[in-house]
Amino acid sequence: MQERSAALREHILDVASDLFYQHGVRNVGIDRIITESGIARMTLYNHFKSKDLLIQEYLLRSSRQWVAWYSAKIQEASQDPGERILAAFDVLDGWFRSSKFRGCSVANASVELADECHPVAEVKKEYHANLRGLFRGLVEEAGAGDPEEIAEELFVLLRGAMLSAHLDGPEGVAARSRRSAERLLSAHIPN
Amino acid sequence: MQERSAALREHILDVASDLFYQHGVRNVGIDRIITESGIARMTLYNHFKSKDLLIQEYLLRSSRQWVAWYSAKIQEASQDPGERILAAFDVLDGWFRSSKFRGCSVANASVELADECHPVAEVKKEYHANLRGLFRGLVEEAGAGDPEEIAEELFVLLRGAMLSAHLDGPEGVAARSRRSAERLLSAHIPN
DNA sequence: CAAGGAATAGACCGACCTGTCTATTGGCCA
DNA sequence: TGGCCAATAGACAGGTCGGTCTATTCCTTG
Repeated sequence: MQERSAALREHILDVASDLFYQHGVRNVGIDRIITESGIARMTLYNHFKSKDLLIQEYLLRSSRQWVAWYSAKIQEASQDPGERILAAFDVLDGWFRSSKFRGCSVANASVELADECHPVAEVKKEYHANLRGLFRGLVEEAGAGDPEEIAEELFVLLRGAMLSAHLDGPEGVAARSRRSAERLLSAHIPN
Repeated sequence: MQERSAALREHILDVASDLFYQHGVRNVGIDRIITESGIARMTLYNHFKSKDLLIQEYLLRSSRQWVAWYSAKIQEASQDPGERILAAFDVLDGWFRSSKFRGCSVANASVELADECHPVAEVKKEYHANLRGLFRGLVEEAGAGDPEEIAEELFVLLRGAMLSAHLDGPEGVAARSRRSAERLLSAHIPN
C-alpha cells in the first residue's frame, strides 16, 4: 500500500507549509519540521531531496491553492462584473483578519531568499501570471477601457493591501483598498 | 583624537548598510561585514554591541535618509500642491531603475525578521509614521476631501509600487502608479 | 510464515553563525 | 621618550544548520 507513503508525504508538506508561512522559510529548520510532524529525519529526505525543493513545493502548492480560493471567492461574491472587481477586495478582509494571515507567501519567500533565485523564481513567475490573468479576466468582463492597464493597477493595489495588512495589521485595509479600486474604476469608466 | 574612531564607526555602518540592503539582513554575516569593511572583528563589536543593534541602526538611518530624500525630491519637483502628489510617484522611477534598488529596507527586514520583533518594530513604527505624515501633508496642502483617507490610500499605492518594482522589475511601475494616483485624486476631487 | 520495502531513532559530519578572548601593534599626547 | 587607548589578527567557544549514514523495527503482501 503506497497510499500511506503518499499521505505521509502530504502530512510533511502540510506541517512544513504551516511553519514556513507562519515564521518564514529561513526561520524554520529541518529539525523543527521533523519534530512537529512527528516523522523521522530520513523520511523527510526520502520524500524531498532538499530543503530548497521542499520550499519550492510549499510555494507552488500554497500559491496555487490561494489563487484557486481567491478566484472562487470572487466568483461567488457577485454576478455583476463591475461588482465582482470590487468584491475582489472585500473578500480580502476575512483573510487579513484571520490569525494565520502573514502576508503573501510568495512575496515573503522572494524577499527572504534574495540571492538564491533558484527555487522561488519559477513559482513567483507562475503565481504572478495567474493572478494577473485573474484580474485581466475580471476587468475584461466588466468591459472597462484598457483591461491590461486597469488590471495592472488593481494588481499593484492588491499587493499594497496585502503588505499593509501584514505589516500594520488588518484594520480597515481591505475596506480602504475596495474604495481605492472603486475610484480607480470610476475614473476608468467615466459614465 | 576621537574623530578617527567616529569615522571608522560610520565606515562600518556604511558597509553593513550596503550589504544588508543588497542581500538582506539574514543573508549577510558579521564575517562578511568585517572582510568588506577591512576592519578587525573586535572593532565592530566595540562600536556595536550586537548584530541586532547594528541592524537596528542600519534601518533607522537608512529609513530616515530615505524619507528625507523622498521628501526633498517631492518638494523640488513641483510647486503646485496637486502636481506634487503626482510627482511623489514620478520621483520613484529613477530610484526603481537604479541598480542598487531592492525594495523597501524596512519592509524587507520586517519580513526577514518575522519572529523577533525586537529591533525592527520600533523603526518600522517611526518610519511608517513619518511616511504617513508626509503624505498627509501633501494631501492637506492640496486641499482634497478627506486627507486621512486619501493619504492612506496613496500610502498603500506606494507600498504596492515599491514591492512590484522589487519583485517584477522597474519597467512602467512608477508611471503606472502615478496614473493610479491621478485617478484616485480625480475621484476625490470631482470638480 | 517469510521477505522486502518503508519508517524509525539517533549518531554523525562539515559548514556556518554570533560573540568572546588574547596578544600584539600602532598612533597620539603629555 | 613613555604611557595610554584603540585597532589589529586570529584563535576559540557554543550553537545551529542542512544533509548523510546505519542499524533497527514495523507493516504489507506474496
